[in-house]
Amino acid sequence: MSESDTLTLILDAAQDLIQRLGANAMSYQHLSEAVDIRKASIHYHFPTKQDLIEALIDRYHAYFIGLVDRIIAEESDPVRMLDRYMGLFEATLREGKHDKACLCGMLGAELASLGEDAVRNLRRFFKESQDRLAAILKLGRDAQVFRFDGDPAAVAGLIFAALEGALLLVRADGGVKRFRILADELRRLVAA
Amino acid sequence: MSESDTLTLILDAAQDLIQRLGANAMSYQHLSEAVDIRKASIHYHFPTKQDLIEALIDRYHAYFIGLVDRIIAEESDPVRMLDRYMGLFEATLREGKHDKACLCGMLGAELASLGEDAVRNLRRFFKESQDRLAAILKLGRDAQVFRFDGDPAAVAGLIFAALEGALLLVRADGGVKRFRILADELRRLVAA
DNA sequence: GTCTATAGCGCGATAGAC
DNA sequence: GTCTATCGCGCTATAGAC
Repeated sequence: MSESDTLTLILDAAQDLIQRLGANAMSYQHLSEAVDIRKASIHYHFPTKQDLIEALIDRYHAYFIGLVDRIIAEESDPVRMLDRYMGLFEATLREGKHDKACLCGMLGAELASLGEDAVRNLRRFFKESQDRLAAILKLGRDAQVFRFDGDPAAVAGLIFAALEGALLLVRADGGVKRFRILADELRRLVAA
Repeated sequence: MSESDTLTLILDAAQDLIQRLGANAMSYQHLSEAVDIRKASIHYHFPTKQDLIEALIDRYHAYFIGLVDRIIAEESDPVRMLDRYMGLFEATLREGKHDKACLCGMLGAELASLGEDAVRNLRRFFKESQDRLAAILKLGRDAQVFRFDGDPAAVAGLIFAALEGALLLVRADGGVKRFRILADELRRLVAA
């Protein structure tokens, strides 16, 4: 944890910039200032910007899905699972000095600027994140701690879109306080 | 309607580009090709890019809120109002050849790149859109065609975030078909 | 109101020394 | 693995002719 090799520092700086500003507003120049290294040196680690973005998506995917899987493994109560799942989004928003959106939510908005490999991996992130959420919802309904009609995947799609949308929108107004109100509504949505 | 003066053509082209690619990927060069005019001529109408973006937000705000107000005025059934409100988002997604996000949702993602005037007007758009939605929800609950607990504004915030998030996400996977599934879940969420 | 021409900068990327 | 130096391009924006 907290590796400080150059490659990791570049990834960290790039992720921070994209989550705040978007991929199209993130440049090698910004990175070189954040990491205190020359622009050309960044190209040694990531020949093209697409390479960098793809590496970022892969790392974020592994990190996020890993956290979700740990939540599912650690908790027995689906209500707690959902709380902690939503907590991951709130933690993203709060981490660092400025409000941050989800890396993949931001890249999803800028989808048309990405290469096809990046888009494919982005889709994978969205699918697996929603599949995990659907599994949690199904567990909870089977255990009768959640109540909702229809397909767990459809409800998961709604909750996921609301969480991603909220991260992008509350940065304009209301911040984390507003996010929490929204999360409360989501809890109510599936409450038994 | 359908004015074809240069200024309107520029606004139309800029809005299309931003809804598909984002503001940071939209350039005067792209606009000049879309409108078939020289780059410099665009600066006559909109001296800076910030001016153009502010004008776009103002126009979109007036257009969208105008449509919502018409829906509220024309319909007597809140269920129909909500259907048509969500229909505005679906229409945005479908209009033109490629899937489009909400102009303001996209700009919300790129918030940090915008000037403070643009941010203020963006906030106004979000607030008024959600206030109208909250009013529809309250009407429906009073008329007992909707059922939900708590503050209509909180539920409106959830629905609005889900709709904006959905527009951004379904472009990666599922498109309008997936949007409709999500809209169905939202209907169910408040159904009496 | 639109044009040509251009300034001035930041961008992604590469070559080659160390 | 990091550096200096540089290329070539696209960007926003301006000056001035028509």
